[in-house]
Amino acid sequence: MYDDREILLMKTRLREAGLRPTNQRLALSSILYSQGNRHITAERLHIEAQEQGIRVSLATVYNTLHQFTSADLLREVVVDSSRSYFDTNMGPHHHFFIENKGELVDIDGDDVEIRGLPSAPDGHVIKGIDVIVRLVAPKT
Amino acid sequence: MYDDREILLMKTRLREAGLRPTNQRLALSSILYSQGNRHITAERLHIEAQEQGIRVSLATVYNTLHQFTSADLLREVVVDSSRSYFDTNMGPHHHFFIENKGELVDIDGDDVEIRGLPSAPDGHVIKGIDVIVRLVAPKT
DNA sequence: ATAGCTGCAAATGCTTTGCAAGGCC
DNA sequence: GGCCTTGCAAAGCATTTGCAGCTAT
Repeated sequence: MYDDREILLMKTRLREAGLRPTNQRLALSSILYSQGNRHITAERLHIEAQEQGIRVSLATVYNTLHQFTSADLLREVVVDSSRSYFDTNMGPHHHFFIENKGELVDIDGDDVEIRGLPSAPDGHVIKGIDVIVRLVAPKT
Repeated sequence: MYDDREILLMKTRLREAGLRPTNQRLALSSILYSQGNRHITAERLHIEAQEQGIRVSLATVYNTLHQFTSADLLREVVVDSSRSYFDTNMGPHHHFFIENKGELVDIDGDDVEIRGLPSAPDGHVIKGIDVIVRLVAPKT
């Protein structure tokens, strides 16, 4: 949970992004940003909010995730065709995706070097490079 | 369109995969494999089939795409959370994804080298490594 | 006051499924 | 003949949207 100082910080970040610091947005940011980097789906964020006694609708969770993504407070990671993951780590990095758990793990971007990529076709702008290492966890 | 020799070849490949070489499957393979490597969605494959006067239901297109994927005749590429792309190129390679066109372009895997990836967590098996270079095409 | 938010429920879009009829070996 | 396939329509699921009521400034 956020302490008072963090609430103020987040209020400022939201205002700077042109978003009103509503209770729902502050509560969701608390879940997102007060436990280190996270990879979370809309459904899971909704559940965690409920567990903390926060009343938010799933529609608002989706709205918030997209608004945060537009505001560069969050990024969307496409690894699974059936659900969207949102990542609070905005630095350059890549991912392990553990397919049988639906779990993402960060790979620090500073460690990784990609060589030999052809340049983008004429006029095209590179928006980003995603490296996804797909894993299967042991049966236990 | 397939010629007779190619039809026989595909019949064999299907049988080897434990799939009966039905008209629908042969027609869809013709669209998939007789024009070089392709990246295609279920919807587009369905449309192209109709255009060639082949009667196939969308459900059968989906079934076929998944059966071909299980049989290693096709691979699924996850780049867009709202639709699935299927890739006929089974060799090692990566992709440009042109976001404003929904279009995939192959990057030969032999040219690309990735250094510095940490090893997978204990016991985890690497199923594959995907590199996706996200592009935006010029407005023109 | 008023522009922006929220929640609800309905709608959407892609994908999957159940099942009866048809096709392949 | 018997099992595999197909097509249709219905169902499923994650996500989006419309809109009336509420809230921050």
